[in-house]
Amino acid sequence: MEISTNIYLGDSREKLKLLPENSVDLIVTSPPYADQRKSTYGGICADKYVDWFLPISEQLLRVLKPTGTFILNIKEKVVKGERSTYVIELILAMRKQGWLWTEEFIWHKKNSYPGKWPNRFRDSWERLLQFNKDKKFNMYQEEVMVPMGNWAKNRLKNLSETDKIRDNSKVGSGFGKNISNWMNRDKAYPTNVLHLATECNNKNHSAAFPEELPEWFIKLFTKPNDTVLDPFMGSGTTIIVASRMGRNSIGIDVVPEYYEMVKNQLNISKQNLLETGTNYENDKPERRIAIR
Amino acid sequence: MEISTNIYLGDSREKLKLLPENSVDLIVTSPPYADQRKSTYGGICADKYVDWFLPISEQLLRVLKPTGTFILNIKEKVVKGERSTYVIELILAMRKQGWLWTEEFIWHKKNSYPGKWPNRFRDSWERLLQFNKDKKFNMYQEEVMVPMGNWAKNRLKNLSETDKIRDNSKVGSGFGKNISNWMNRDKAYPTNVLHLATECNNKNHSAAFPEELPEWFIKLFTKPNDTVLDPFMGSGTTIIVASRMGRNSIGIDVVPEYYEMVKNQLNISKQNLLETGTNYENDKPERRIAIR
DNA sequence: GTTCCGCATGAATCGATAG
DNA sequence: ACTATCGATTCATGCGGAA
Repeated sequence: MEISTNIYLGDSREKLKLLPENSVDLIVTSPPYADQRKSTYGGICADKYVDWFLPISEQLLRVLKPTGTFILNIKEKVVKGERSTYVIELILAMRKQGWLWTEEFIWHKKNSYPGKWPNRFRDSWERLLQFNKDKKFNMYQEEVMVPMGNWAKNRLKNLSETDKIRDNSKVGSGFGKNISNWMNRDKAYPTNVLHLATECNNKNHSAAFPEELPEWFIKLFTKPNDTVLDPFMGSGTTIIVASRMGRNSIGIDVVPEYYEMVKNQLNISKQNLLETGTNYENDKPERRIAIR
Repeated sequence: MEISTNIYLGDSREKLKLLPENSVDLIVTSPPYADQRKSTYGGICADKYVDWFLPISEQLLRVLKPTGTFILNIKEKVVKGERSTYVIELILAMRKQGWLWTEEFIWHKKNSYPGKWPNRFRDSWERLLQFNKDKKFNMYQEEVMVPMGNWAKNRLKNLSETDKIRDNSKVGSGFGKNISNWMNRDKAYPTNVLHLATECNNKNHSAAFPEELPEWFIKLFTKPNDTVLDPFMGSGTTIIVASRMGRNSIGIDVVPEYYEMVKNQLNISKQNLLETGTNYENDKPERRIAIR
C-alpha cells in the first residue's frame, strides 16, 4: 500500500475535470475570498463570486464520493458598512446544485486582525461550511474526542491571563452544573465551534490557515488511505497535513509560486522519509509523490 | 425624568402598530425559532418563517429610530439532516425590505446542552444578527471594553517603569498626563464573538437567554433614558435588564402566562423600588410601569 | 538551556484624499 | 458622483536575540 500526493498547477475549473468521479473522501479548502488577496489571485468581485464558484463546486460534487464531505472555509467582508451577502447566496445556489448544507462550524479566531472603527468591532470568526452529497456520510467522531484530563490541563496551561480574567468574569459558573457527569468520563465530544489561532509567522510564507484546522477535519471525516482534495491549496497546509496523516492527497493551485513552494516542501518531506526509512514499521505505507 | 416600562399582551404584528415611528433606540429579541416551542407559540413552519416574520420586521423598521439598532437572536434548526435555510433567506428578504445587514455576532454558548448524534456534534453557537436603518447609528463602544491582553500588559509594565524613572528625575510639573493616558489603556475593545454561558436557573421559560446578552447590547447601543423594545419578550429578560439599567422599555408577548409572569416581576421590582424610595438620589429617575 | 523581551505581521475596515 | 489608493487604528502570536 502506498500513499500518493499529487499537486497540479492550473485553474481548478480545468484541473478538476482530470479527476475521476466519486474518488475523493474529503475536500477541505479555503478559496480566495471576494475582493481579497488581489495581488496573488486577482480578486473576484463580490457580485460575481457565486457565478465564479459554481462551476468549481459542480466539479467538486462530481469527484466527491457519496460518503464524502466538503468543508468550505469562507467569510464575507464588509462592503459599504454592510456584510456582503455572497456567502449566503452561495449556500442557496449550491443547494440548488445538489449539495446538502449539513452544518456550519464556526472557526473562532483567537488572534483576529486588530483595528478600531466607530461602527464595528474586530471580526474574529469565519465560517466552516459543511456540505455533503448524501444524508449518510462517513464521520469518525471518536477520533476528535478530547481527553478530559488533557483538555483541562492544556486549557489551563495555554490560558492567558486575559482569558482567565475574561472567562471568570463572563462565564462564571457555566460549567458547574454538569461537572459531576464529566468527571466520570475519559473523553468528551467537541462542539461545532473551533477555537484556534491563525498562524502568523511561518518561515517562508504566512499561512492564515492553522494546521490544526485541516487536521481536525481529516481526522473527523477520513481514515488512513482515504483521499483528501484541496482545489485552492495555497501554501499547501491541507495536503501536507493529509500526507503526514497517511491520507492520499490532491492539491491544485493556479499560482506558480505556491505550486513551486509546495513541490519543494513535499520533496523535503520525501527526503526526510527516505533518510529515516530504516525505521519504517511494516504497516506504514510507502509514500509516492507525483508532481504534475 | 422618569423611566417607563410598558408591556403588551398580544400579537406583535398588531401591537407594534400602536407604537409611534422612529421612537425606539434598540430592539433586542429572540423570536420563536421555526418548528420549535410549538406548545407555546403554535410553531411556525420553516417554509413559512420568512413570510411570517416580514410583516413584523416591517413594523420594527418603522418604529426604530434612524440611529437605532435591531439585534435578532436566531439559529436555524436541522431538518432532515440539513440546516434549514430560512434564516439566511430572511436576511436577504429583510435587506430587500430596507434593512442594512450590518454585522453578524456569534453567541458562543459555553455550556451547550450535552448530546450525541451519529452525524453531528453539539450545536454551541447562535447568530446575533445586527440590522440597521442607516449606515450611521449610535454605538458606545467604550461601555463594553474588556480587560486587555498580554501585549498591552507588557507595554503597561514597561511604561510604568519608565514613568517611575521620569518621576524621579523630574520632580514637580505635569507628569500625570502620560501615566493617566496609559492607565486608561488597561482595557481593549471586544470582538464580534460573545462567549457567554446559557442561563440554567430560569425555571419558567424554556428559552435560555442569559441576562448578559441583552445587557451587553443595551450598553453598546443605548444610553440611559433611551428606549429598548422586545417584541417577543418571553420571560422578559430583555426589558427587565433594560429597566434595571435605566432605559425605557417596551415588551410584547402573545402568551398570557409570560405576560402575567413579567407583570408580576415588574410589580415586585417596583415595590422594591418604593420600599427603598427614601434612598433615591436626586438624579435618579423615578420609574413608571404601565401594564396594558 | 531557560526565560524574557522586542518586534514584525496579518482573509480588516474606515475615512480622507486623489484621479 | 464614483472608484482607487493610502494612512491610522490595534492585538495575539511566534520568532530571534538578549539576559
